[in-house]
Amino acid sequence: MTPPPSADPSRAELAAESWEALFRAQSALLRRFAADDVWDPISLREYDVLFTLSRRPDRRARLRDLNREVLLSQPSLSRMVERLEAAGLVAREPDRADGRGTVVVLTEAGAAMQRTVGRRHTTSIRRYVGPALDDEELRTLRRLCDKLRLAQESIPD
Amino acid sequence: MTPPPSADPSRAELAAESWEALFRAQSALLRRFAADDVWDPISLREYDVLFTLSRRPDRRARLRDLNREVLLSQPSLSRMVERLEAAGLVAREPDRADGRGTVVVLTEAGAAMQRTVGRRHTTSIRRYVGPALDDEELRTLRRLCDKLRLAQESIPD
DNA sequence: CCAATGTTCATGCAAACGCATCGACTTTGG
DNA sequence: CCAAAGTCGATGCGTTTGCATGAACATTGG
Repeated sequence: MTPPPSADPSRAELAAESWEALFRAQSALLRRFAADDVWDPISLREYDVLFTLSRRPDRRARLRDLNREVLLSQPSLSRMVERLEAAGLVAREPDRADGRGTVVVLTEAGAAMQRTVGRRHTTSIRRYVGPALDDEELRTLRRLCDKLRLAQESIPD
Repeated sequence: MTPPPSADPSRAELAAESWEALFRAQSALLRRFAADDVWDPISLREYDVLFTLSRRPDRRARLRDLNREVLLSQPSLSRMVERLEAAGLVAREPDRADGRGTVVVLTEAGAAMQRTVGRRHTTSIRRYVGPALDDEELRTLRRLCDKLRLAQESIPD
């Protein structure tokens, strides 16, 4: 009479539906942001890299560590950093603690770019996310998404 | 003494933090799915197209309507459908009601592919989403994400 | 101590992407 | 009714991406 808890099909469906809702909400918002030209003159992925660096102590990170946070293959990130360096937004230096490593540092111009695009980004978020959910719902959404993401660290490969 | 409600900076921050949490949770999970080779032999975006078609009546949709649901530029979707047709997963036909339109139809092979990949996808979701949140949290997450997405329809450009 | 293994980043290359644009068709307004 | 404007999908083209691989360095185990 009681269904087995770990193989409960309705629970699998529930998880799938929740993921699908998350995925579609994200797509819908990214489309909105793109329509607002939020990212110009850089791309979303480039902004993600600049943003990630801006939150690091000393605004710097190993390429490998950056790659753990950004959804991009290692070669793609390597070339993107190359382009960002050519644009003067980041600098690369060898890692003195590990001869294999490359440290990526946000330049002042890169930090300024992150702030400029970040402000536009925030304006769009206020516009498209703000009216959709009240404060309590926003806090709940943030809490559940953080919980979902952080739980990944304790789930084996 | 009372801050203006529409320009409340803490609310803008809250919305930004919620969006960031959503974005990062999605990235973390997509990375997990990729590591499991969930999508093979098609890509996530291709699966998204097959999945979207599979949920439509008659498993068919105008290219333009597909493009509204998938996060992809119109030319990219056009070429992807071209490739999917070459692979035998979809078929294209002219729209008899509108001479400009192209209707994309999921073939039997395409539906089978969607089911096969969908099952792997569901397995991964159960593995990575299931343990992270309980039933109540899953329902709440789904509700908030749906609300966020659906609210976009009533927010002007 | 050093040979074997693992890790980190860069590069060659083909595939896929977005932007700009075009031709074909539809809709609108006088 | 037709000219003007709008919509839909395809294609040329430069850019970006991922996969496979290589070179340099670090770590491990005997």
